[in-house]
Order: sequence, then structure tokens, then C-alpha cells
Amino acid sequence: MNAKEKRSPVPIIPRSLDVQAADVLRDEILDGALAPGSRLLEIELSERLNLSRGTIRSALQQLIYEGLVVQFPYRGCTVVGLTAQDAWELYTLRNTLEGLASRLTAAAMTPAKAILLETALQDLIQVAQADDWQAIAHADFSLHKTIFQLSDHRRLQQQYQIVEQQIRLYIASCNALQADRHELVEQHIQLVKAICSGDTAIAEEMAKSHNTEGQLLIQHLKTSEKSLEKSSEKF
Amino acid sequence: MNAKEKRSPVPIIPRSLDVQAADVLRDEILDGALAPGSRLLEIELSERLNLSRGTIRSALQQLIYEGLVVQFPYRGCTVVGLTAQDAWELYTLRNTLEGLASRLTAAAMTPAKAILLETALQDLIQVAQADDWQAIAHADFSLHKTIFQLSDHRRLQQQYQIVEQQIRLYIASCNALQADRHELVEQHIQLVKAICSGDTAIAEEMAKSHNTEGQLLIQHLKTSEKSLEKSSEKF
DNA sequence: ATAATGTAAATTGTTGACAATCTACAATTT
DNA sequence: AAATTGTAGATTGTCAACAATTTACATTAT
Repeated sequence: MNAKEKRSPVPIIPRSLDVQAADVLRDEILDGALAPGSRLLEIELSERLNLSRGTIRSALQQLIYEGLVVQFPYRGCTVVGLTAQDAWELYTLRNTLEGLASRLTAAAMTPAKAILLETALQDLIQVAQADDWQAIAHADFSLHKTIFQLSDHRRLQQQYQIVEQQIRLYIASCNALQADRHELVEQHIQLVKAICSGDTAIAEEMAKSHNTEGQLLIQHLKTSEKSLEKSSEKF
Repeated sequence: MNAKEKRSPVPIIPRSLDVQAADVLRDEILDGALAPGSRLLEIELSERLNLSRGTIRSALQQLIYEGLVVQFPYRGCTVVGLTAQDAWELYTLRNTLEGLASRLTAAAMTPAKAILLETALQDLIQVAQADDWQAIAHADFSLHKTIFQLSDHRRLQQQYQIVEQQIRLYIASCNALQADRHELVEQHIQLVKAICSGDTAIAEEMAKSHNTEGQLLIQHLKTSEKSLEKSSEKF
């Protein structure tokens, strides 16, 4: 070992078991392997992952804070079932956060950042030529994530991460993927252009009014017809 | 017992011990009883609160997610020490979130909501006549919280709650309370007026550009002079 | 003396066992 | 028969002991 390198260049994963368990469960929830409403038995999970119940418990707590799991005292945990109201909350929140991220990124623009954005945009354009919605969604999320990363705002990134996960879960559970690919691509082109040009006001406005209108209209219809159901008594 | 009442009117506190422990520690952190940088020994806390280490551990995890405590693997937890960069993140995030909350509240205005806002505003005006900054800050936070509650957006409220706590911690640790009481009151009057009149665009803009300029200038000065220090190597 | 090495104490990470609570179903009462 | 009560099983909440890792300090080598 050379003493000159104070820390190993690759910081090695100090991920404790509970974090790893949370990662596994998170993936399973977002993959749909654990469907919304599924009961999450601590004993069952601990046997399946070969971990103690305490460790599983800690993992579940993380997912509760991420909004992917809901807990009822002495009754256990289930995968969250997102309603149309939840979808409305998620999209309004995301657009607002993305408005800030777009403004900040536009305000501190550099050529290097512009390249990253352009690359992500080209990926989306490329993928959007085919009809693979899974791939389109991936490229879409990837571009959005890039914008947030470039904003250099730790809390904003964290917050978006949580919102994005829930949106992905909602999309997966409702098959609610918007229709017009051309419109989608066009909006993203305009957004990236505004950000790269450093125009903070337009960039923010573009992000805030981003897409989602199509989705939102659908959601609102569902909301009005489902407004009578009680969700808290369900369990 | 009468069978007609399906649930007890007062839902009784189902607060488990770890949640209660988190509440106690949160209060102590925000009170300043546990100063930023303080080491949080699990054994010490478990003896002081008469709880097991596992329960304390769960409480600490909550506070980590709230951003009040930071954890280093196998090295323990400390109360977070917020930097000027953190303050910048908190204020930009808060203003953005409050912009959304103001817009939503303005968009769904009712006389009953207007009364709540006016009441909170009058409290602030009343308190601002004296020089008690503790009381002013309390009324200030109270008014902001009212706006978020009226927005009827669960995730937005949750998010604000976390941001507010960290701002309170920052203010307490830096004694960074702005100066001009008159300006403060005037801004809040205008904001409430815009919200109550249902003017969504102005309400949002008022909230986004809210105050904090004075604070931000101070913070930026600190940022530039402290930009050389490394904070992650500290521990 | 300085730097490297090795051990002991302290602290965190993990586990398995015990207590409290809920759910389902049978027994009892009106 | 319907509603209430009581008991058994399952599940979650809490605790105390064990294992892994870090830190501090003494020892040794250069």
C-alpha cells in the first residue's frame, strides 16, 4: 500500500445490509415484482433475503420515507397504491422542482454542461423514433435527471429522486404513458435549448409548463369519478 | 361502548417509542440543547431516554432523513452543521416550494381560507411591533405553514416541514436573523393580499422572490470566504 | 525522534428472543 | 339468529447479547 493515497480512489461501497436490502426491495417495487397493495411480511422478507427481521425493518423504514411503502401500526407494511390525487401532487411538485433546476442550470451554463444536456437530448430523440415506450421513458427520465444533477443543488436532487421514483411507480401501475411522441420530443428540444442558451426565465417557464398536460387531463377525469372513495379505511 | 362510533373521535396516539424518541431529540436539536456537531452516542441516548439502542437507532434514522443528523458508517451520528451553501439551498428550495403553495392556495380560494390567512398575518403584524425576534420568527413560520396547509398538497407540506426545520436550525446556529421588520411585514401583507385575491401569477411571483435577499447577500459573502474549507474531512 | 505496527477499549452493525397488539374464529349470551 | 365475549395464532414492537469496525495508545523498528 502506498501511503500517498489518503483514501482509495474508488471509495468502496460501505453499504450496510439494511441499505442493500432497501435497494433490492426498491427495485422489486419499481419493477412491479411487488405490486401496489402487496403485503410486506417482515418474516417472509427476512427469510427470502437471509437477513434478520431488524435489518429488514430498517430497510422498510427507508422505503417508507421514500414514499414507496406505507405502514400501519401493529398491522404491517404494504406497497403504496398511488391515486389520481397522488399523481396530481407528483406532477405539480415535479414541474415546480424542475423549474428551479432549469433556472439554476441555465444561470450557470458552461460548454461542458451543454454537451451533457445535448447528449441526453440526442439519446431521447434517437429512441423516440421507435415505439418502445419503456426505452422512451428511460431516456426521458435520464434527461430530467441530468438537468437536476447540473443544477448543483443537493437537496433539489434528493427531492427529485424521490418524486421520480413515485412517478415511475404510478406509471407502471396505471400504464399511464402519454401518447404524442413528437410533441414530447419537441418540448424537450425547446427546454434544452432554453437552458443551454442561459435564458433563466424561459428555461424555468418551459420546465414548469412541461408536458404532462395530456396526462393531467386524464388524471383529473379519474379524480372526479373516484372522489367518493375512501382510501384510508381500505386496510 | 357505543357501536355507532366506528372509530374513536380522538384517534388516540399510536406513536411508537422510536417516534417519540425522535420527537424528543428533534426538539433538543432545534432548541440548541444539542448543538451542531455534537456527537450522538447511541448508548448515552438510550440510557438518558430509558430505551434500548435499537429504538434509539430507529429514531436517529428518522432524523437523518429529515436532514438534522448526519451519519458516518461505523463512526456514529452528529447533529448536522449547516454551511452557507446549505443555507442557499434551503432558501432557494423554500421559495420555490412556497411559490407553488401560494399559487395553489390562491387558485382555490374561499372566505374561510382567507380568514385563516388574515388571522396569521395580523398575528405577525402585532408581534412585529416589538423587538422580540423569537416571537417574530414564530409568527413568520406560522404564517408560512398556514399557506402550505391551505394548498391541500400533502407532499408539498411534508417537504416544507423538512426545509423549515433545517432553516430554523440554521438561524439558531448562525443568529442570522434579518434586520428590517417593516420590510418583512410589508412583504407578507402583499403576499397574503395576492393569495386572497386569487391572483395565482402574482401570488406565486411574490412568494418566489420573497424576502431573504438580505439574508442571501450575507450568506454569499460567507460562502466566498469559506469556499476553501473542506467540510467532509472534518470528522 | 519519527514512522509503522499491533493490541485494547469503545462504538456501531446485526442478530435472535421476548412482549404487545391485532386478526380470525369458536363459544356464550340475549 | 345476532351480537358479544373469549381464546389461539400470527405479526409487529422492543429489548439485550454478539460480531464487525474504528479509534486511541503503547510498542517496536528505522
